[in-house]
Amino acid sequence: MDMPSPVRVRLAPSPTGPIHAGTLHTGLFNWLYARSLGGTFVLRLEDTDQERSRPEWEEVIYQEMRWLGLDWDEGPDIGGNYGPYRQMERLDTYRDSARRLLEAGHAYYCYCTPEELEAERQEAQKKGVVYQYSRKCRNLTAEDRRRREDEGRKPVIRFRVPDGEKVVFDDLIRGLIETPTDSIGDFIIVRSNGIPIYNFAVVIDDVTMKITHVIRGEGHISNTPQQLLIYQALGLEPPRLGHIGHILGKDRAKLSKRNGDAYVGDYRERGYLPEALLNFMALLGWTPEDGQEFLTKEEMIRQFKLDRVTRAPSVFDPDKLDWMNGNYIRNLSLDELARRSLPFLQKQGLMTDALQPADWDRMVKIMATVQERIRTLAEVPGMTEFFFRDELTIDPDAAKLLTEQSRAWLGQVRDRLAVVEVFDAVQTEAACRAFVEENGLKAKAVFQPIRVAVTGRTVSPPLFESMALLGREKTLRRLDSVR
RNA sequence: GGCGCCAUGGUCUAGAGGCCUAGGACACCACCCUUUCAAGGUGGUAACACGGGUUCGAAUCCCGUUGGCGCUACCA
Repeated sequence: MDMPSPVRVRLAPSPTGPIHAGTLHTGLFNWLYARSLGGTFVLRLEDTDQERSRPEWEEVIYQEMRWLGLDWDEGPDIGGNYGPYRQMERLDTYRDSARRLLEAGHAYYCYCTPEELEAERQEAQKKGVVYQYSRKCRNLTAEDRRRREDEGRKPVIRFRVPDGEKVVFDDLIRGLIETPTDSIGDFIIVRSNGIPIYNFAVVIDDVTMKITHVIRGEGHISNTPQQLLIYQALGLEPPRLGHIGHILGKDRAKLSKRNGDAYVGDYRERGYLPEALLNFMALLGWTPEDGQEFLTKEEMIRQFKLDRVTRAPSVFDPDKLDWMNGNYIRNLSLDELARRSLPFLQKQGLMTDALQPADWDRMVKIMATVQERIRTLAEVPGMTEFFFRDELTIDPDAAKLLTEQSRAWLGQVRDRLAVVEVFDAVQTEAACRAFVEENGLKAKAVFQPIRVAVTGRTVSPPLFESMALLGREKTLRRLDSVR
């Protein structure tokens, strides 16, 4: 038996909305890292933004994570030895650490109001100077403080940033990164309402949860010096830090609703398979040693190495996701494809919950006609609609093919189909081809009108398979109805 | 503006000084297959941002420039 790995990583989303593609990306990398090393994957909720955090988003986060198959070992819902796992339930812990910083002189109370701070900023702006907090409250006497308290002011707690130093850390995937402390102002660690600010809470959480490796988006690189300063002031050993590249939209800006789709739930609703989405996401900023493009989760885990993670941000290419999803769909068994398509058909009212075994059999056969033509499950209803509806609405453009001439042909084809012995793809095709040949026509000239009459469209699954599945009665009725 | 990160075709990337006439994949184009659309097959267009170094030799190392992005909040 191997010793359990001491590696502990975490994903710390904010329950302020549906889970974002970027969150999925860092979550996946953390998960892969933990799973590849037999470590622990912790889920923590950063809900200190009381304005935007909503409890209902929590459940959405769990659902999406489960849909993707990213399981966690500790979290708000399942507990663990280092809880609680919601920041708002950890206020006491932050308070203790804040007190220690205050007592050691690494932090101080600041009574400046948001308005006063805004005025400072305006002033700096006007002078064209770089703004940094004025440090006005850095050396307040007990008397000063009491006077402000009497005015009813509620203080924030600020970190006292040392002058003329350098904060250095060795990024797991970028190497040495150093920042002069002079470029950092005295930042707030606890709000006037007593709730900590992200940069402070994250340090306390990572330490108390014994997180060993922090893998997060590159946006956090510039937060790191502040966090390191806090570790230092508290005399704590920081975890190893690694920053992965962001995922960008087509316009090279951060992925959002404007430039592509942002939420995991959107992908599910648009018919992407979780395994395809995961595979695609894994290849954004990482390549396995052997360069393989299609990987199961197990293969990703086996091959995942932090030193093969790239530094540059990457643009999310929806076309490639579509291609990959199409590949995954083609590799599904027909039964599985039917099972996964069902919700999409139900949503369009094409199928009901109450499925008879016979319906299922037919459903599976229908799947066979579309499997290699779709890239997402959301395309299933549109492509198979004609199988399910009694009344067929013919696409206006397609209807143009129903000329007087082609209608005449359809009538004759209809009569031939009426007497076919077995109404299967082979015999219906033979009957139609016989008609074409005997009359010296082009197959396409006759088949397309038939397709329009039977499916309502110029583009459809294979014609004769479709007719066979539709059955003689319905097929003939459709041919009749366009005459 | 300050600080920081990044930089190979349109996109994801391989490449860790000579194996590079820069490889693969998506997309795109052409052809083949074909009753439509796909799928599949074959072929093709297309990149080391720029400028200096270092070196016998640089996509790979160093510096600068340019560009993109991030932080600079009582958001995370």
